[in-house]
Amino acid sequence: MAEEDKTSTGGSFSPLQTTDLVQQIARQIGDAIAEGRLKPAERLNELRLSQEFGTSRAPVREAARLLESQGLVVSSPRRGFFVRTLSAEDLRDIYDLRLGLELHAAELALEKIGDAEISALEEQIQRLYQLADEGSVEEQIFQDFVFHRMLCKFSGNARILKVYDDLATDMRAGITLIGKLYDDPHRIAETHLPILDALKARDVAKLREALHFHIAVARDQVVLLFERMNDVS
Amino acid sequence: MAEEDKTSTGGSFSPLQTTDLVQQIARQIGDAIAEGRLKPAERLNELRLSQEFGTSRAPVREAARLLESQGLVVSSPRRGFFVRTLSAEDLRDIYDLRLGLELHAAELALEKIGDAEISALEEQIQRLYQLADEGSVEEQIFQDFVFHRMLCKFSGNARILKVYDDLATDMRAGITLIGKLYDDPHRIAETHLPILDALKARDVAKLREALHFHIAVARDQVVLLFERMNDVS
DNA sequence: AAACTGTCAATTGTCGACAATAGTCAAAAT
DNA sequence: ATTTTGACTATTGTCGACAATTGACAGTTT
Repeated sequence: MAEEDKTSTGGSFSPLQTTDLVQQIARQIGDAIAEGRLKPAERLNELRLSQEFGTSRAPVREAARLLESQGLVVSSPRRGFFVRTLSAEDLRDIYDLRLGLELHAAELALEKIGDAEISALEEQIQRLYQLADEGSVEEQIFQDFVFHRMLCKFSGNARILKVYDDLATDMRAGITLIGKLYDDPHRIAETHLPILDALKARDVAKLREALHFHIAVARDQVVLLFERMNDVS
Repeated sequence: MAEEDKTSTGGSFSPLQTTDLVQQIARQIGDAIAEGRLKPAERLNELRLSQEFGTSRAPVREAARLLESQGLVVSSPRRGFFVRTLSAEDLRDIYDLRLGLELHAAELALEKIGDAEISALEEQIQRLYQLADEGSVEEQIFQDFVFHRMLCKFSGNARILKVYDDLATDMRAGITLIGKLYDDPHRIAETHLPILDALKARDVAKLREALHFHIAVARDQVVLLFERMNDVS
């Protein structure tokens, strides 16, 4: 997507990164939300944040606006910015959208991927197994996201990838909220195999079925755990 | 989606709307982009805009940030904000995403809509016919968007609706760019009927097929016209 | 005691200012 | 003639300041 006008004339130097304060701040706040360091409904105190970042309030506010239309924070006039709250319904919506998105992405990908891409996916599944062996649950969750992101990327549709990335942040936040309660890591790795098989076989129906199962299970589990968590508290 | 904490205590007064400068500015700029009043790659001159709005630059910049993560404008450090350019590829991506989104939305909707919703859709198609008779092409395009938005809304998934709205802005911008070259208005109205029929019959396969056809045709037409336009200029 | 009212500190929304940078245009050099 | 250099201007990125508003708390009334 839009590789922009690199003013580079083909020389051997790489452009030094422009600091871009706002983007940096937005990423940090976004990560903090995804990782649960900023909790739902928590208010973003502009002054405090700006002091932590060592800047003035202006870039912090702009970063907050960025996150706002991404849905990560909501603004209430004269009251400020708040970390958006996640309800079980929200999570269901998020996973349902992801389901539709990935079904479509995979279908598109099926038509254009070659051996290289399939190998990459296979490697990624290997990684999931490896992490299951090592017991690195956190890292496995992250690499799971990477797998599905690859699928979206292989659709060749930049817009789909962008929506996936937005969703991923929310899913991460949801999982973080729930805590590390999760399925058996080996089973998680395994459930990716049917997807790969269907891709290899170029079988659309099987692919849809495998993905549908995979994501619906994740959805139901996350929603269930989330509801249970809320009932307790 | 988070109806927020209305401080209203159930009295008979409705809360007066807080001006919310930033949102207002963002909407105006967004509309200007969708309507082609701000052309692709055009620079957003902050000073000029702030003067037009009668404000300072701060709220304009925040509005631009809002639009940025929505993808409507891009920011280049130290160079400012620019209206994003649309390539034929971008448009194809947009319509392909819309296709996947709406297929899924419709499938979800199928499970939960009742007679009231179906009637509403039927009415909307009536409106399309009426506008075709009147020759109101512009308005028909808009009401076409409304029809598909209803479909997304009936999915009951707020997140899907949000993505659709984002896409709609881009599609509008694309159509505006192309100009009013378009299909026969009556045919456009007609192609909505199979969708309605499938919904009435609660037939998922037919529904998918009808939608797929409908949207794919729109996609191919828009992309074709867009490419043709670019070749000429 | 409960509800209401007035006061006050904390925080936001917005502004104008200023340094740093990018683009422009003409003059100089090759 | 094309390219390079060097000022100059327009514009951005960021800051600190200030008025307006909110939420909290205490005092007052019923």
